[in-house]
Amino acid sequence: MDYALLEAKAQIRRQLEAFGPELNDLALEHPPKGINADLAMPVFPMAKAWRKGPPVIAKEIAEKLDWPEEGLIERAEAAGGYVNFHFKRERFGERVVSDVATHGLDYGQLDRGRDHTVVLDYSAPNIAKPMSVGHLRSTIIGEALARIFRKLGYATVGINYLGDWGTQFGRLTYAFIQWGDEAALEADPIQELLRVYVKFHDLMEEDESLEEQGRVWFAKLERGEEEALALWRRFRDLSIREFEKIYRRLGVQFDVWSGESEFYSAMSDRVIQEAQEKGITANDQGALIIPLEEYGLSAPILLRKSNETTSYETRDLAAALYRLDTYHPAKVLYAVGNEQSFRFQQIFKALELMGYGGVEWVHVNFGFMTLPSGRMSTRKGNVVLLEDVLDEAIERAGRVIEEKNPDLTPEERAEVARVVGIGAIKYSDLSQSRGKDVVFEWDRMLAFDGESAPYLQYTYVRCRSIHRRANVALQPFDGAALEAPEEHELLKTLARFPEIIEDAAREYAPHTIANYLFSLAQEFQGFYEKVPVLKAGSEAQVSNRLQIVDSVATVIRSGLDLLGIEVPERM
RNA sequence: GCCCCCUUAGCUCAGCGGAUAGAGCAACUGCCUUCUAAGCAGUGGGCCGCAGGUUCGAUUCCUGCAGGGGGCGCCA
Repeated sequence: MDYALLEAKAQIRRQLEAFGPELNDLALEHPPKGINADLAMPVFPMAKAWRKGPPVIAKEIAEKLDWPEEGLIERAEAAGGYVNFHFKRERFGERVVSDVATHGLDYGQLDRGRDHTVVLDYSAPNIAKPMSVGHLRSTIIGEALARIFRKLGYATVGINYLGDWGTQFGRLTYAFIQWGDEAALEADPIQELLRVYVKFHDLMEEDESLEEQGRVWFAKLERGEEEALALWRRFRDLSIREFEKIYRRLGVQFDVWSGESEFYSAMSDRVIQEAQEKGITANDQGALIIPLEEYGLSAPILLRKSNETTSYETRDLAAALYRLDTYHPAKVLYAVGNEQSFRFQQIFKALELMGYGGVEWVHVNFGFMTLPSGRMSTRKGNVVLLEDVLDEAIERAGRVIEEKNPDLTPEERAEVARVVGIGAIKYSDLSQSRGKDVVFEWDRMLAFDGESAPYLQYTYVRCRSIHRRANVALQPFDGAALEAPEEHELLKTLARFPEIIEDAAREYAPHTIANYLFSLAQEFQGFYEKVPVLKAGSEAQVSNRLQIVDSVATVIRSGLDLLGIEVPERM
């Protein structure tokens, strides 16, 4: 699979071989706007070895290079310390259009990951609690990364690792037995579970014995006592049913639903046993730990608490080993917030000490989401529910559609509102780099203008609209009929899509794709204003431009698909 | 005290070793009898937190400092 740009770069590299391997490390860059060139190579690093000034070196290289007639490169020239390359526009354009046309929505697919598996751990909500907007980031970033890695030929395993075990569920079980209401649990399970959990916490502030009750009931769970376990099982099942509704609306899918509860017994015993065999454990105040001070980590991993129950770290280690055994992954990614970075340092170090350092363990971290009023807390009630955000987005989108395009049928409108509303939410999160904290604001998350999903979707819709109105038979793409500079620029941008996907995967950064699509869309909108398609000067131009328009539509659609965002045909 | 993330235009953010630092929003000015104005064109707006260092070259890499956020064993 050699796409136009990869091929062009390979051709340049081949010519550079005339200078021996010395030039291999020089980068081939995309020159900034305003520079008249298609690719550029800075030669400054050669100055010392060659004992010449960069402009002289650039000139020597440019002059010695020789471009085969059948290649994609027209010529090279020196410009200061750069060698600038120019494509044979006709042939390059033909290649790009044919790349996109032959691969369709699979354009950009590469086989970088053949025979490799990536395990992705994302979303991971806690059962018995409503999902808030806070869960959006992990869910959406994880889903996007899974799609990106799949596009590069990796097998992926998306795991929803539920927070379904721990002392808190001892508390919840006890609380429900004390104050729970069956009918309410049936009607709105998460609401009812939250109610008794909040009550437990409120009372716990005055009554310290409750904390002990929580521990006692968790111990019952870990010992497998039926009364506790049956209740817990119901809580879990009911929660999953609620979560599934939201995932369906978000278009998020998992290959595996798992959870901490699967890893507290036999699997945990194995972790403890292996760690002991490796001689990396110690006893401390009745608990079994893995000391990590000598690796610069200020706290140890707690393998077994003094009351004999397991800790979440043990369960995480057990889950990690299970994933190795089951999927044999090259990488295991955890899409989890910054606030847990210390914990992942501990876990990855422990895995290394246990002899499992051969796998790439990656904490795909992201910033904290807060409300303008401060931290979210489900228990304290200052929280924005994910469900409400989805509803609001769709409703707002519906209002805009009614205003902008009243011709749509009610059914169309509802569907477009869904696609646009959900898209806007996802894009607002996926378009910025992961690391930064975000403050949730309705108007920002649900923006429909400027850099937003609706802008990209609208660009797609415009492409499709032209396509629908064209009732001419396409002729083979005719490079000789390329005329407007915008055409060439657009073709170059389209040609970058495959490498953008690789960048996104390498950095675990979906926003790379979002930003690329936005700049492609912007370029297209400029083209749309300036360059007539259906009313172009010649039949060859109409045909060419239609094919460029179709290519833009394909790349936008397939790029948005990588982000888990759908496109409407009209809006 | 130690560790992690962040600091670029009024606001929200791209750019993360290369050629004059870019968008979106907000403000102002234009553009719908040509392919959907959720659009386009234009104007104004920047000690790229501060100080050192590495480099031919630093917004980008390293060190220190300041500010914001998060975390630091029986919660996850």
